[in-house]
Amino acid sequence: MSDNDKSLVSRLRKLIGAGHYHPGERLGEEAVAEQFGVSRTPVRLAFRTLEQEGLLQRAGKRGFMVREFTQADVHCAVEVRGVLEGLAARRLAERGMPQDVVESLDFWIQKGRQLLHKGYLLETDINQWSDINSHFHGSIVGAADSRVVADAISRNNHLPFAAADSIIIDSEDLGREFKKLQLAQFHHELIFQALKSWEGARAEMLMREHALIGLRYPELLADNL
Amino acid sequence: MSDNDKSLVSRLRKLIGAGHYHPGERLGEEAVAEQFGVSRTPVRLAFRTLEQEGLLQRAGKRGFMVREFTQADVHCAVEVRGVLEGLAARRLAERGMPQDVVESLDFWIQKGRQLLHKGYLLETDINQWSDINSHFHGSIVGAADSRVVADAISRNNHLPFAAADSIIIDSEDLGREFKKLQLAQFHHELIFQALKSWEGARAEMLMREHALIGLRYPELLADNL
DNA sequence: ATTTTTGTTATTGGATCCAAAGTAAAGGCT
DNA sequence: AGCCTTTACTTTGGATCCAATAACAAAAAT
Repeated sequence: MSDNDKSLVSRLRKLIGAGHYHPGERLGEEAVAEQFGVSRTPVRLAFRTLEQEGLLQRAGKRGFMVREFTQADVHCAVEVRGVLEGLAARRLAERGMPQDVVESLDFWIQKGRQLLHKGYLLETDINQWSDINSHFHGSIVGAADSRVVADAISRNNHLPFAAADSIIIDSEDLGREFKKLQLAQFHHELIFQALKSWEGARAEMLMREHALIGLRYPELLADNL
Repeated sequence: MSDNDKSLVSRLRKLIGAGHYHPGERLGEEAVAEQFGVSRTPVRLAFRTLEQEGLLQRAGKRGFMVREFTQADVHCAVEVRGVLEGLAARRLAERGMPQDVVESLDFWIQKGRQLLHKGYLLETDINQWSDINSHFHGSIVGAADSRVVADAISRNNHLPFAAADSIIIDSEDLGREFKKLQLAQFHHELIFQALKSWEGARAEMLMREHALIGLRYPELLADNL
């Protein structure tokens, strides 16, 4: 139960994301198979999946290597998420929100308010926020009613640091993190408002801006807010 | 050489896209293996890839089934391409086009002009346009200088009818098709103009609108242009 | 007659084996 | 000594085999 019940792909995903393998490092099937105590077959299958997800890339004719991710790549992945979730939000606004979606979004916004109400942040709050956040985003994407869009987003989320709930947590400066989450919460409420009012373009733009919160805001938040 | 040199994935992709397998139909590894005259191993590998591409989906615990594509799915795939290529165009405009990209785009625009100059369309022109079109789009995406964005686009292009060069060709009405390509050519020139002038937002919007050309325009073009 | 249980079959997942292709290394030739 | 060739080894791709499991069918019991 310790680790073997998780699928090979997700285990490898985690290791690659955590930088356990050096970028550019060549991954041999045999080596990985031995490392995980399985045969080559499941490893070969997993490699194909990871390749499609963009975490591995072919190293000539000689198997796969770990894909290297620059800061620019992370930035792009976040921006891709922005335009895709923006598309989802616009679709939802234009077609109107079903009542249950309204209630669901409202619920997670209330949750967010409660979490931030006390005016500061504890380390234990991080996971809760992550949960709230991914439910909020998930509700919107799910309600956009398009598997194609949802799939595109979820594929993009496999890239390290691209997922909406992978907010960089700087435990050293919980004060700044609090400001960041406060702003994110505010974004959520604005987006909710736009969605309710059928304001497709506004919802889309807010969503796109919201995605950047983990990237460009740190410096600004330090002093301005 | 006839068919065996192409990879299994692309052959299956083509068959699925062509509707050779019924949507929802369960694909057995054994059956496909026999059909292509190979063993189960390469089929299993291919299925994982096709699953990531969104052409297959898991059928419970029992292998894979052919993903069903509704008209709405096609629409969404085109719209996803729109926002992604729009992002690419904006990036390119904001960072400025290198000289060789300017020349390349200019070249393919000239090619397009030449093709449409004679004022009507022949069946043999379709492939040429497809070539010109994919070079134009490819140049922009390539010049956007982001593997993450490029990968997201190319993954989306694996979906049937989502790729930029998969314009629906209605050989019955080459007159209307001519109008469509004429408009597409005009779009290309506008986009080029916007890119040259560093107009990021405009380039993005034009690109998004351009993507829809295969979807919503047929009816309008019949009478208005 | 319907439902549950049990046995059979079909199908996937994992391991191993063999062949093909590529890489590295060693040796020979100029 | 340097370069080319040949050889040995590493590594992937494909085929086959075995085990685990899920679907299917048949039979028995309520």
